[in-house]
Amino acid sequence: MKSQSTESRIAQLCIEHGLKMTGQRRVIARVLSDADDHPDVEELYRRASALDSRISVATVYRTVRLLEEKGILERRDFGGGRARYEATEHGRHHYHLIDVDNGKVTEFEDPEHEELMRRVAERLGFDFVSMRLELFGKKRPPAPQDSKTPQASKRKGADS
Amino acid sequence: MKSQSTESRIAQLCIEHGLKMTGQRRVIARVLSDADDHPDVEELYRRASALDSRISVATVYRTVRLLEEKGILERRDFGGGRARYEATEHGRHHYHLIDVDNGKVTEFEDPEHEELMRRVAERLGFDFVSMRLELFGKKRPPAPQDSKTPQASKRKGADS
DNA sequence: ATAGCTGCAAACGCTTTGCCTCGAA
DNA sequence: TTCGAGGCAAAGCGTTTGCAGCTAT
Repeated sequence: MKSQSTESRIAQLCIEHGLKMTGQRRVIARVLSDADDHPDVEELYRRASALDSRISVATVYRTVRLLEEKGILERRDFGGGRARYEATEHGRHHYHLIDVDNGKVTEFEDPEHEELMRRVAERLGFDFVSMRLELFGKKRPPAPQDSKTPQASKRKGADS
Repeated sequence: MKSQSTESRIAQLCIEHGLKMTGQRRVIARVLSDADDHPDVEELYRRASALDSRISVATVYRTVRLLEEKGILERRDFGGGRARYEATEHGRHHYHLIDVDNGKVTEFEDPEHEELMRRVAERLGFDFVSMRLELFGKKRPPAPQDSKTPQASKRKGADS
């Protein structure tokens, strides 16, 4: 039975993975748990510093790296040179559509996709290991009137 | 009528784009024209230097950047920190499957794919601009029998 | 007590750039 | 002649790391 502690979701995972919970780590874990976008290290550092000023970028770098190795975090590369991070969502594979005008990220699912790629790899004589897919687009101005129901499954969109 | 000069294919394009054809540029253009893989700058520099030692890396960097802006070259990112380049093939869109064991790249086409992604973007309220897709796989040992018969339909595979 | 963390600053790997010379057009 | 191009070395940028001092456990 999991004790309903005061730890953030990711802090919990850190504990389960036997990581030492220092003050800095706890703060970074909280920031990550609260994030519903895809922050880069600089942004994580900014948010963490706001909660506790005694944190250095080096620690943020070391932490995201460690959490990625533990499978708690996933590193993304949307171009632009900086790595972006998001909490691992087991099972729920999703992809990203980046707005070329403002960098905002919209997630989307496409269950058939991986299966399709798996078959392509197969055909070429390879065992599928993983894939990377990013869509880049420009937001289309909403159609004239108000016709469509706003059902665009945009879960996360607060990226810079 | 295009004069059948001694210039390499890419050198031709440079001329058509009004670029000054210096010795260095001509050499780099030739290296790029002859390449049937996806070399990074270091590799291009190595190959170019072998043909003409008075070339600096800075020039290679400046040249690939310029050619990319002109649409003559396309930059790829297969992970690993370094940009890879290949000549633009108008019309023939293709994707890449990277062998996680040795980095070798196999190209493949998938005409339906872009259309599929175009529809996804559409559905999310975006106009499709571009996409990035990379497959990572491990070479599957050929069926039983014979130990190793290298017959995979790999057009380009000399990547490191 | 001690393995694991952290801060700081230096180092790193890839890429860009300032400056001044050179050469294609 | 002139403006683009090249060489060299320094700088830039995101990220990693060595070292020495802390701190959860």
